[in-house]
Amino acid sequence: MSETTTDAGAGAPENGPGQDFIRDIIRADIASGKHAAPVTRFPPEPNGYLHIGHAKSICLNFGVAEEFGGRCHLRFDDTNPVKEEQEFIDAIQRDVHWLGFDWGTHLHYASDYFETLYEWAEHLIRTGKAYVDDQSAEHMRKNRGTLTEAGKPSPNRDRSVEENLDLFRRMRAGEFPNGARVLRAKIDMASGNMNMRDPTLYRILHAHHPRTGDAWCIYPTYDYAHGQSDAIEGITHSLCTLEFEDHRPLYEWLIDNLPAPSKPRQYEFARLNLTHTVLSKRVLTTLVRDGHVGGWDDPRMPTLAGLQRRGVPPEALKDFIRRIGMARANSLVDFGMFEFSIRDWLNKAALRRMAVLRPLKVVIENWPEGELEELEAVNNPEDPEAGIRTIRFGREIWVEQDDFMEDAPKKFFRLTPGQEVRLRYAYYVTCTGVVKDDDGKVVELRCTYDPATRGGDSPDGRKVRGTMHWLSAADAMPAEVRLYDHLFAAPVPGAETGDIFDDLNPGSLEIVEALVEPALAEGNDPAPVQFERLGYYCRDRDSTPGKPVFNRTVGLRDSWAKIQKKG
RNA sequence: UGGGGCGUAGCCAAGUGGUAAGGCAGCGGUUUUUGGUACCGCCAUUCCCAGGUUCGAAUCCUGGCGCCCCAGCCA
Repeated sequence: MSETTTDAGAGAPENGPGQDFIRDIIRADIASGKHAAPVTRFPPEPNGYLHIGHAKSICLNFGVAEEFGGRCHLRFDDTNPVKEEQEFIDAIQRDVHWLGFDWGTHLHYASDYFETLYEWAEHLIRTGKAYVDDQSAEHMRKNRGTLTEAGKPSPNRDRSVEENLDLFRRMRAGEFPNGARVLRAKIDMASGNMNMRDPTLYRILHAHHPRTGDAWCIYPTYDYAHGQSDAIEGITHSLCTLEFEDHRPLYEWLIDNLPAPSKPRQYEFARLNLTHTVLSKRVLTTLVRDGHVGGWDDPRMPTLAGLQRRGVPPEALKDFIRRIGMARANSLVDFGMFEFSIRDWLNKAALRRMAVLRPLKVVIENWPEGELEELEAVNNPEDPEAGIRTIRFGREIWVEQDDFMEDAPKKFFRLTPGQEVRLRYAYYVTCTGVVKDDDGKVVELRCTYDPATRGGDSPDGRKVRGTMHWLSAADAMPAEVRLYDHLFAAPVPGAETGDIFDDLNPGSLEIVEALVEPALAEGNDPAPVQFERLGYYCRDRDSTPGKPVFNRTVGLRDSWAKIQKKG
């Protein structure tokens, strides 16, 4: 299925002639001969699942490598064993593949470089550029100064090379408890850039690492490990988000003061923010940990695993990323843009099927009892190759409750007493009567059909305004349909209680007992389908034989809702 | 006068001295056996503000204003 290559919206790039500033930089670097081709990397920390925000980085890094004939590495930034797990390492690889990208032989881990990193740290000590600090974390914080005041040098700042080396080796040997000492770079305690005030390079962490096990009890920090890993791998363009901008001087200082085999450059872009969607790993982790959702791949989660289960095609996500562009300005993208990309792709790709969410029985009074007729229905009007299927029509059928109104307004084109409508692919029918229960609730409709309109066309050329979906009662199969609103972590407008869960709208999850075409009750094909006039749905893995479960991926644009609003 | 970054339509976003691309949303229309899709049209005399340079400024200069990031032994 991943061989479907009719990229939605493929062709002209969505934004800009140059597309974006990063591609401009790479183009210039190639033109000047600085690099033959870009080497990039996607460097997640394996402490959670990937979400839509990561998709932006993935598409940028892998996309740019593809476009300019370079390569992109997948590198796990596994420098903090207390937060990292093998489950996340596996999930991240699955999700990047799901998006359609491949790192080939370049699967790397920062932990692969622990030994080199350690040797380079000793090099820094020997050249007088790093020292072991015994101050407590609190003491270090106090001495770091503030945003407007310079920091004070640590009392340990001028230790001898010999003493530093000895202490650092004993740190590695496990002689000290967590937090007892750190290795710091000796840069500038008065720098306006807080990252340059003697940043920590190594900390003591007696923790089990998912890959190196108990081999180490000191671990490099992000700042120390990241740039060096880039240099070791020959990364040319190290692309990250804006909040790391202040780290760039440190990134460069380290590479300049170490025997690094190459000199990568860091460039920053704005991270993705989406309306109605929280992309904070802290919040998402809490949602999972405390059981507010079924797991990282709960269909309400903005994770790639959740989107996948929700039926979002990877191509739609990539199309969305392409459309929003890449810039340095902070932005908040309207969720509607994402929905557009999903619909745009699904409209071309998804097969059409009939389903009725809230069934209302209709009896065709002039149709012979017990007789069924076969009719042809197209599988996808956007794609003739998708072919046709056979459906059956009979005396008793189901229609959508919303498609009937006893006292209908002028612009209501669906079923109402006396108004002729088309049952798609079947016949024109006219409502002749209504059956109600004791409470006055409509429980059944009586209609007559016009035998001359078989297939849905009238020989005399008369038109109907409404075309409805339906299911023959003889064939309809039960199904559970889950109607999700937005993603789970939707901030409540204006709320700010301090408790993240009070400030989050859990989103609506409505479960309805629906009816679907018989073919949908069989098999386990997760490919999204369009329930005619109802939106896009995909089969969930919770389905059991004979009782499919569907998640709503996204609804259709609904102009009837607009008409109603206007009155 | 701490450092760094960013301000182009309701939302994204091109444009880097030659007279404001494109997309989403919205509005109007055509087609339509999905109130879907597709298609057509409309939608910034102006680019945060104020001065200045220039024949010409969103682009250059000066001064303001606004927003974001940084004081983890997280990444």
